[in-house]
Amino acid sequence: MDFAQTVKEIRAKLNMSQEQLARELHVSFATVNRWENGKNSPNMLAKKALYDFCNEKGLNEALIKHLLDY
Amino acid sequence: MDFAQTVKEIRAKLNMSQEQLARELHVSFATVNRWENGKNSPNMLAKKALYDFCNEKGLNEALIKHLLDY
DNA sequence: TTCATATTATAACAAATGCTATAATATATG
DNA sequence: CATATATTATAGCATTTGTTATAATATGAA
Repeated sequence: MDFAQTVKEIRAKLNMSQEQLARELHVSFATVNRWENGKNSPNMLAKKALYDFCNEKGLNEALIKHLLDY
Repeated sequence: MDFAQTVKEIRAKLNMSQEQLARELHVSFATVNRWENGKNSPNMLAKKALYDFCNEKGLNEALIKHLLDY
């Protein structure tokens, strides 16, 4: 699964809006939106933040396993 | 104290090189170097990452109190 | 001191981010 | 259905970041 789909999945599982996820990750809404629409890929810090966030939320290990690779 | 000085202080207290700090924060060496030389200010995620990092390391509350404001 | 090594400073460029505004789409409520 | 509200998509622009390379400075060992 590509990064855009991964973010959509995470957000769907947690039933959050792009804006909510952005706030929790300490990034802007535009950033999350561009991730999901394949415009941008996360930088190093964003990868780590999303990875940690998913762990905190107890998400599927399968879903987050490759998060640090994008 | 401005952000550049704050980063230098943090690094001095922990006796780390710019490269070591960069690795721990999941940012590049260039990013930390530019912070300390006043070329850039941290983005939202970087502020949060540095703040969390300082807490983990048990640094002075006084030193990190304003980290999220830059 | 001399020399090798490590650390720091700086630059250029592409890519990602933050901000703002606007349009398109979805959702809910009357 | 109609319409207000929320969510998502997109764009432009300034700033920050990542990468790479190079120079300057500091540190330590012979």
